[in-house]
Amino acid sequence: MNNNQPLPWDNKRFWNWIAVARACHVVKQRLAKELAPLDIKLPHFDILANIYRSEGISQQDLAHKLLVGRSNISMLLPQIEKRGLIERRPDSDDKRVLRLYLTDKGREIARKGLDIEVGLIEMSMSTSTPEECDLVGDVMKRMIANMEEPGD
Amino acid sequence: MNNNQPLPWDNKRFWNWIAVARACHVVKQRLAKELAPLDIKLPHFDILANIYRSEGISQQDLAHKLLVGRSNISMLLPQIEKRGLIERRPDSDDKRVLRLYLTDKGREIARKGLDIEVGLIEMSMSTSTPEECDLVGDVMKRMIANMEEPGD
DNA sequence: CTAAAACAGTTCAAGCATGAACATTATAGT
DNA sequence: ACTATAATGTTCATGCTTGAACTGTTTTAG
Repeated sequence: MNNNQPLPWDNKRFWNWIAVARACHVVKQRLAKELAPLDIKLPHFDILANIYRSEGISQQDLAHKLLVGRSNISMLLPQIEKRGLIERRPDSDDKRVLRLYLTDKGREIARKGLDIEVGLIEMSMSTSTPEECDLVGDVMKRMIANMEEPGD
Repeated sequence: MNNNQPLPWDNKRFWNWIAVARACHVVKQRLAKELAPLDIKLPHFDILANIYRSEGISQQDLAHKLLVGRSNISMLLPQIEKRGLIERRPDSDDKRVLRLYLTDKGREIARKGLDIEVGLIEMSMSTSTPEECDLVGDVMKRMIANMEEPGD
């Protein structure tokens, strides 16, 4: 054990990353609270929002977009379906795949939730210039690219 | 329902934020994988890393730093304690509080895990300049500040 | 044309996270 | 000193997330 290695506490990139993780956490917690009046939880809302943007998406693709496992989607969808917010219709060409559609009720909740989410983001980023925000986005996209597993 | 409101898909800040959330998710998943050889899960490691930096911290303060509930800490600590990675010693002044300390074994795992984490962060941020990374950190800190609840 | 491989979705058991209700100890106000 | 309030940590029920094992369908190879 080498105890003379540089400590993370002296590393600026480390702290900048911690700030990112904390911001992420805080925004999610706050968004969850603000969605409460719509009687929708964050995981359910994330699904609705993605179907709203990509109506007819398959469960597989939805899981990929949300960066979660297929099983996760498979467990959550029946709940949302029972609430009458989405419909699952089998693909006509490929009997394996189910395609996802919003009901009117689901679309309304997705719409209202997205307005809340966008409002929150705009508010939290209001003290940064558009150029700064764009730079943040660029750095994040580069990070994601650098994070691809060698074997992927 | 007004369907003519601006869509989030046209909002640059929205997409920049999505990039932040995705980066966060990806880095966490990758870190979890790289910690596997140390036989430690991410939640346990986060706890060890924080005690490493703040030996003698109370459970309450630890929960606050990690942005989680006290009950969460209360459920995880006994597992880590049983593995012999930490010790809980009652405060001498205040019989309510338990103070947390690493064992040698716990310190070694924390140290190795932190090296892995820092390596990962440096790698992922290697394609951005230090100035860019600092700006990201600044924007995130501003976001966190803007996110404080009015009633907090 | 058939066997093997790949793919979409499901189920299950295990672990993590949360908030509410609780026990114990400290602190304040009278 | 004595009661009320607040703080620290625990327990419990609930819900989310994951990975592995499974079913059924499609594609590929021989």
